[in-house]
Amino acid sequence: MSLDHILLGMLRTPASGYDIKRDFSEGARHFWSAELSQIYRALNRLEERGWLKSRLEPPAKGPPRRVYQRTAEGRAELMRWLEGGPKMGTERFAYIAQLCFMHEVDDLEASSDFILELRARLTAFLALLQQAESDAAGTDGIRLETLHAEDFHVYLAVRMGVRSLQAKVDWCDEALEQIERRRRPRPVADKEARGQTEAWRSG
Amino acid sequence: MSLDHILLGMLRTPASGYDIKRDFSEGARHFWSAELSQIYRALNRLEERGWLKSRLEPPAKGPPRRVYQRTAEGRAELMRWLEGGPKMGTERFAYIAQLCFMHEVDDLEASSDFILELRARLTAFLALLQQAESDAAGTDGIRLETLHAEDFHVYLAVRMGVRSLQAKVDWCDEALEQIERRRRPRPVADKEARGQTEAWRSG
DNA sequence: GACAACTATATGACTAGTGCTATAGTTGCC
DNA sequence: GGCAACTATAGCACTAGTCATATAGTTGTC
Repeated sequence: MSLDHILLGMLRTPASGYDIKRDFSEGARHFWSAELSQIYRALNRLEERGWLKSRLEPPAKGPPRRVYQRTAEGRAELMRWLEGGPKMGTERFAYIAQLCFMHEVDDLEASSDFILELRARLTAFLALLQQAESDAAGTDGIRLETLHAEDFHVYLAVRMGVRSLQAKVDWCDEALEQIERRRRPRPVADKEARGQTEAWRSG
Repeated sequence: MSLDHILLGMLRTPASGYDIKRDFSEGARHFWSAELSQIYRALNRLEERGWLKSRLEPPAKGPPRRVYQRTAEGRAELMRWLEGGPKMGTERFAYIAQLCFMHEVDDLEASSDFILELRARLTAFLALLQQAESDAAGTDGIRLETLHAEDFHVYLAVRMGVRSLQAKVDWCDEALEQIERRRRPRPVADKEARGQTEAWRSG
């Protein structure tokens, strides 16, 4: 299961379930997410299997925390996962399905409103990711060669998100333009226009 | 649920569960998929709710087919779904997570092999989608204005897939290049190189 | 006529993930 | 002191989706 292996990847250094949820809500948001209820169950399961170990941390502030960290066997399992090649499960995009059925509304304004709304949400997310991108690479002229291996790979991952989202925003602009072209009262056809021009010149 | 509404969208014209599965394996593959077991159960559920009606079709060839078609209430429900704005559930990309943890392999060749494999699979899928794109728009100079509303919206959806996939392939190339740059023995630093050049000129 | 491949529907067991709720300690504010 | 907001863990019911399997008619082929 992917979540299990992602937890193994994250728990090279100790963290609590709550910490992990925070990661999914922030840094890892563009490629994965999970609810607390799912995270805690996964942590228990992985500890039972011997892939994680945990200890209660003395709560300097707040309620007691159980922090988890992966074991040698956990690391070995992570390596097996990484060696298995890219895991490309079926991706589901409900909004593309919605777009396909928009023709039934029989009013192109519905489609363009839909795409405008989509664009707004994509753009908002893109802004967050671009911030993460500059955080990862340094704002002033990228010096990727100087990054540590871990930061470099995180940069690559964020960069993938940025490019993919940017492509979708660009698509929105293209689609809006094409919809406008369909909506506009058709400009005079080529042949007629040429004919008129000739008439005016000769008149 | 998205699958339910996608079925309502598809079943403007009658189709069997088997037909729908074929759609998910072909045309709709880039934004949704479902197994037969899930499809048949959804069809039963939707008929119970009154959003679909079905009839047994005389089997001209092969075993008896039950074909489904949406009712007026089904169409109304579809419209409600479309009016609710873009449904953007959490997207999960396990391979991006894998990439983040690749730094632990401590050998950049693992990362570049991983990305090469990813690129190959993305490219294969992109080729299929590009075929669908030309099928939808006509191979010879696109005349989107002349398409029927339905074909136009399908074209837009396919086009989104193409652009998004193309962006990911481009990212692969960029990432491979950046990995190469880290792997290469560092070229002489800027300042030294300039110094050498000046020395050569003045010599 | 045996057998494989395809079309077609359906069920049961399972995995993955969400939403809601309960519990409880801590911090800060009015 | 009360109350809201935050940190932290956990269980329950539910939805969504997969995998394996059963059943059965049709087509083509050796």
